[in-house]
Amino acid sequence: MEKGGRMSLGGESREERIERIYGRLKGYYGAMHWWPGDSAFEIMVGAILTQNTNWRNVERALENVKRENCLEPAALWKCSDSDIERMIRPSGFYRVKTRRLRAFLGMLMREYDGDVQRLCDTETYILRERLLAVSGIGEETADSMLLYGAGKTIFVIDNYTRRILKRHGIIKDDWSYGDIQTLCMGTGEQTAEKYRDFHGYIVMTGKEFCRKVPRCGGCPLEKIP
DNA sequence: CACCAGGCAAGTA
DNA sequence: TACTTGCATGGT
Repeated sequence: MEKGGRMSLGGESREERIERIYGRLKGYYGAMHWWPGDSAFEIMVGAILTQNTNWRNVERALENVKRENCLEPAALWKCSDSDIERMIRPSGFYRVKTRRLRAFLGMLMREYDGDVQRLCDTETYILRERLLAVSGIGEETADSMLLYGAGKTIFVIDNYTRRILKRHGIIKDDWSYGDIQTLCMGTGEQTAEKYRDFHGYIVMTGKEFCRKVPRCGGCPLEKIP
């Protein structure tokens, strides 16, 4: 089955089905305030800290960094590795994450002189490439930074997105991150607000229902083909 | 006790 | 290219 094609003759396209999923989730959850944070920088740091990690633990780490007044580029850049490790320890993987934060900060300093606003003003796909060039920032982390931090109109694909779309027969295993992202951004309202909510809905749904017994019981998507 | 959580890079074959 | 493994804390 071609990635751009219709599921069956006369049936809905993949894009149309995803629009209905979005509509259903929006009706179920309403307005979503996903990814809290007082600044773009806080969200970008959080995006690295939350890699394969429970959000509650990320909050503890961010509280520590805030308490020591290091939640801004210049201040965090001046910290020693051992200080950063100590502050972010609750978020787990604290040594690799310190290395990743340092790599991100290095890019921010070199390319933007530590000015987050300038970074956020960069054209979306130029900035995306720069983020992806940082060791420790992959596609999901980069897109989270772009969407929730920089306010760019881009959709974040995560494991829940894959699982849900796969379970609904909309995608298969061999679809790449970019394939799924192109699909999800292919129709309907294309705004950052929508993409922020939609990704939040997907994670909420995944956490709440994907592992439930009986399978998917009570999920707002359970009767969506 | 096992298993999971808002991933990614490096190593192996 | 396609797997596998290391990274680590805190909750259930």
